[in-house]
Order: sequence, then C-alpha cells, then structure tokens
Amino acid sequence: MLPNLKAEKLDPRVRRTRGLILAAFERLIAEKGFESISVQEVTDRAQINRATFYAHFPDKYALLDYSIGVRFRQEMERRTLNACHYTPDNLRNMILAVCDFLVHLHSDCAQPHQQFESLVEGTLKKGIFDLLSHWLKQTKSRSSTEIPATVATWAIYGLASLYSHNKKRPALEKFVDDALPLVAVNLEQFT
Amino acid sequence: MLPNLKAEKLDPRVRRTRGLILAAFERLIAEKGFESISVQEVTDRAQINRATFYAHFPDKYALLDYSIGVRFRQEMERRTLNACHYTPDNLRNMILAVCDFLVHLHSDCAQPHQQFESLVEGTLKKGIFDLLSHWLKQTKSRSSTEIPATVATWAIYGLASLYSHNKKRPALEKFVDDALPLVAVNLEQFT
DNA sequence: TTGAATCTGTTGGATAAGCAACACGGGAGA
DNA sequence: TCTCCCGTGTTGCTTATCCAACAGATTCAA
Repeated sequence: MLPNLKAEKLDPRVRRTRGLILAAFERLIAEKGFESISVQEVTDRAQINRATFYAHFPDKYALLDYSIGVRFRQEMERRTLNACHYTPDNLRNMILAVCDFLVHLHSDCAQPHQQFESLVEGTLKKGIFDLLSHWLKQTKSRSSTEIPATVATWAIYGLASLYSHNKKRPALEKFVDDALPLVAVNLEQFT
Repeated sequence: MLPNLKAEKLDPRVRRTRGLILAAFERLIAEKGFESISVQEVTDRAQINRATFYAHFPDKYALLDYSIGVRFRQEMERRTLNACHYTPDNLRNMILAVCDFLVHLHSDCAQPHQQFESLVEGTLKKGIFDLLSHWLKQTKSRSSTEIPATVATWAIYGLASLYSHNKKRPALEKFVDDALPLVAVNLEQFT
C-alpha cells in the first residue's frame, strides 16, 4: 500500500512545522526561483527557527525533494490514480497528469535552472516508478516488474519533459494519445 | 506609552500559537456565533492541543476579550490614532472608528447574544478609556484625567452602540458630527 | 591580501507544546 | 433514579522547538 498523505500519525507540531516550511518555500520559489533562496529566508517567512529547519531537512535540496514529492502525490490522489491498478486508460491518465504537473511547475517557478530541473527529474521519476510498480504488482502476472516499470517511467518523464518545454504546445490530449501506444506496448503483459 | 502590537518580544512559539487560536476563533465566531463555540472546536481548528489553550487563556471568555482587544488596537493603529494627542479632530476620528468597529463586529458575528455584547462592551470601553487617558495625559493641563476620560468613554461607546443597533443607519459622518460637540465640551480643557 | 558581512550546519541547555489521564459537572435518555 | 456522553479545567511527564553560540565557507570591497 502506498503511504497515504493523511494516514501518517505525526506529532501535530511536526505536521504544523513542515506545513509552514512548505508553504513558505513554495511562495519563495514562485517569487525568486529556487537557486537564490536561502534557508534563512525560508525559516523567516515560515516563522520557525533555523535550527528547527535542520531538524527536518538536511538542506534546501532535500526540501525541494520533499515539496515535489508531496505535490506529486497530492495530484495523483486528486485524480484517484493512487488506489488503482494497471490499465491502458489509467496509464493514459497518469501521462496526462505528469505532463500537467511539469507544465504547472514551470509556470509556478521563477527562473528554473539546470540544477533545479535535474532534482525535479529525479524526484518525479521516483514517484512515477513507485506508483507504476504498485500498479504492476497487483496483477496476476508473475514476471518481474522492475524492468518494465523502469522503461515506462523514463518514457513517461521524457514525454512530459518534451511536452512541457515545447514553446507552442499541441493539445495535450492529442499529444498523449499519439504517444500512449508506445508506452503501453511495454506493459501489455500486465493488462 | 501604549504597548505597541509588534513591540512585544515574545517567544515565537507563543506568538504563533496565539495567532492560530485567534484565527480559528474568529472564523468560528463568524460561522456559528460565540455562545455555541466550545474550546475543543477552537483547538481542533487551530491545530493546537487543548491543554495548550489553557496555558494561554483561562477560558473562552478571556479569548473573546483578547480577540476584541487586539482587533481594536489594530484598528486604532491603522488609523494612526494610537500615537497622537487630544484634539477635537482626533476625537472625531476615534468616534468614527468605534462606530465602524461595532458595525463590522455585528456583521461579522453570527448570533450576537446578551453575554457576548456585554463582554464586548467591557473590553471596548477599556480600550477607549486607555487611549483617551493616554491622550489627555500628554497635555499640559494639571487636572485629573480620570473623570473626563470616563465620561467621554461611556458617551462614545453609547453613541457607537446606538449607531450600530440602528436598523436604518444614517450616514456615519453626519451622525458623528451631530454628536461630537456634546462629547468635546467635556474635554475642552485639554485642547 | 585583509577584513567585514552573510550564509551554512551543528550543539547543549531552556522552554513551550503535546499527551494521556483524572475529577468534576451538566444534560439526555432508559 | 441510573447511566452514558460530552465538555471543562488540571496535572506530570515527554518531546519538539527555540536560542545563543560556534566553526567553517563564500562573497565582496577596501
């Protein structure tokens, strides 16, 4: 079972602190981009002590990781893709979701730089991979899921990256429908 | 010197907790009125432990007191009436402010009951009295300020109460200009 | 080069907030 | 009447957060 967002029974202080840090961080990212943010700015805006930040995150890169992960899982939950299994249609919806996610991320974030992008890529691929693996393991097929999930993950992220960086983007639905069969063929055995 | 709102150097945890309690309380008051609110509801919404509430306020009546006091001082600060001295014009502005305050309080608050009203009255009169006394003490006049400040306080609150309960209210400016001389005459010696 | 300024991570001890439990009291309903 | 439920305040102990201080890295200007 994928860990649900609200299922975790945390100390309320921890939940509150993380929420404050996250909110401050996301507003700052929208204002001035990831690279130029300092930990101090985040903690000032979040109204928490700087030492407390380090009790939760090793550095601002870990915070970015966390932020992207939370947002991704929230989006999957919103589309009810977190509690289902593999079908070509679910796959289609997931690709749509990832494309959407990247497009919004780029418009929400001032000055996306190289480092930022590659961190996002890593986190997002992990999210996609985990969700896909979760789907595939629910099928009766005995075959290993690692390789097909990896292939599909990279393909999906690649598609979304292509789409989101495209200056004049085609209609999303059309784009995804063109690409879907190429990904789905690798996962046929799990249908 | 009247205590400034941001001047107090409080533990940030205390500041945060009070802010959360206050915000939760004010939203609840707008939703269901003061009487039917329980301490538990406030703390649940504020994401605060119930025991923590009692570390800050004896009960919900003290919270109402605090809330009204903060809002009143904020409003006076906004109108820069907190750092000035007695003049008829400042007095006029203060009466305008108190009327405004009561009108908005009644519209923000679902089901204002008797107990609610009398608590508000006490807190507000204390605020008015303190501010007036602060003004009067800055004049060269040697006379005692207690009696004139008391008379003016009650008069001002009475005016605002009358105005805010009036079904079809006259224009505020006209109302105040009619009443102003009656209050000002008691404070003439401090001009 | 030097020095001032700013940010990063880390630490030990102080303090606020959380938690679970308790006694108490006021309904609501059998 | 009795019991059950719910809200109020209170308490001792645990835990998260705050704080002040530190050493090291980076930048920038004199």
